[in-house]
Amino acid sequence: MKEHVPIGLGPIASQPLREQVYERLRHALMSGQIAPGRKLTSRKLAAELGTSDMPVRSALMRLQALHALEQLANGSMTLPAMTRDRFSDLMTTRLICEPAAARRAVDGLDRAGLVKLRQVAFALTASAEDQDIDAYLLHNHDFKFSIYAACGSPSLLFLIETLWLQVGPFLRQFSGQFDNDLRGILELDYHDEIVNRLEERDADGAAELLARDIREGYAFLMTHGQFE
Amino acid sequence: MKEHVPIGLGPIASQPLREQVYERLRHALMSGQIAPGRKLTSRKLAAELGTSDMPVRSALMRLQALHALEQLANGSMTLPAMTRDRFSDLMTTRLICEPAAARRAVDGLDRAGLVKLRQVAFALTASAEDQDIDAYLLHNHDFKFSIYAACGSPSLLFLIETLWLQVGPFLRQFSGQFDNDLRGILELDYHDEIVNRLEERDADGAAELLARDIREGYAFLMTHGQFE
DNA sequence: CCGTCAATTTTGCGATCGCATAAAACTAAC
DNA sequence: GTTAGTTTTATGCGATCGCAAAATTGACGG
Repeated sequence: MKEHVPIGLGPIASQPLREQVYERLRHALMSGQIAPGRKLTSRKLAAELGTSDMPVRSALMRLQALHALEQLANGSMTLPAMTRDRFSDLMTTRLICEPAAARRAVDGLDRAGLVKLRQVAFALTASAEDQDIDAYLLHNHDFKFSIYAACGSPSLLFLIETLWLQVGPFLRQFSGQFDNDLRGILELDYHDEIVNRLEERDADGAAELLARDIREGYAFLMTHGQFE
Repeated sequence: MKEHVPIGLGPIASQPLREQVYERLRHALMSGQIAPGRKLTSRKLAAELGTSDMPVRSALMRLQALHALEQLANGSMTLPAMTRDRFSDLMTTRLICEPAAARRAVDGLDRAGLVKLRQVAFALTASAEDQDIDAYLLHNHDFKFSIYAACGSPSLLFLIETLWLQVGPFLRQFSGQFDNDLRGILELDYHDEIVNRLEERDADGAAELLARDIREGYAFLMTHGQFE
């Protein structure tokens, strides 16, 4: 039995449980399935997921380390409410990091990356026209991170991810409040223009347009969104 | 026994164990007590700290979530080696975040804050003259974060903290390699000048000087530091 | 002295237990 | 019906157990 001819199958992923739980929770957060202020108790979640509470504790603590969750005085985890101040602060920090990433992405995007960006930008506009908020948010995330991933800086990418982890959970509920009116968003759709700048390797132009995209989205939510 | 007249004592802190372990580990990391590539096993650490391995696991996972530690294929945690590429990347990201924080700190620093900054800057110079690396690193951290804490942006401050958590563990060993020669550092001591700019509320000047401080420290370590 | 294979120990990971406290539900008195 | 007090349940937290996989050690042969 010494000789074993490999068939060529890759190993089955089989991530540790706490990793799966983390991904599930992260997805639930980012897609707005968790109401702000809701208490997340490890035992309840564990029962829901069919595991013991240990992997859940791990996942919750990890999200807390990234400031996506907050710990109450008694140790329970909760999704902290989004105040105007906090939202404003996060947006300001986004304006520091994300345009900088876009600026550096002009050197990291190849032809294929630009093609994919165009496709996502198209899907993005289509989602807005279809009033499909979920698809819009998904494509928006995909669009931006396709750029950021090309900036060649793992550390900067990580920082941006933590910022999105804090803002993401609220976008969905914000959107749900102004009656699915995504038409206003179409007027400030810079995505195609951003791809143009990236293609021309106009770093400053791309960064400036991305900053405008963030700023106007921010202003839009500050006026139309309902905070608590 | 209905009436209980409070004596006015605050509650005893008594943080949860995993918090204490986290702080101990974080301090050990930031003060360079952990060699890069060293495997950190929860059971060994637990035995060292006199706890079970559960709080240690929590602390390790938390540090990993912040990219201060890395997980090997088998799940063990390790302090990842610092390569030139990674160091360069982290410094570039620092140059994005920290000058921006300094720029915003001019509005957040009051008279007392400036006085404290002057004192720390003085202690910083003195540490360099005394060739006291540990004191130098400590005061350097204190100096910078006194500024950043005044920037009024919790999210930006958090991002900078995660960056330092990744760079910090290596500064000590870098410093130990060029035979305690801190005199070279004295020639690029902008700290007093930075306080001047902050006092004059010259945001751009403060940001530029801080950027120079980071850049030159970076260049210094890239030439004199020994990477692996 | 070095490489190989087996035996042993270590280690990550998840489950379960126990304790103390916090939250909730219930009861009783007015 | 409301509130104060009591009981019950839920929950965070740490310890311990068990298992499987990995790492280490040790013996043995070249």
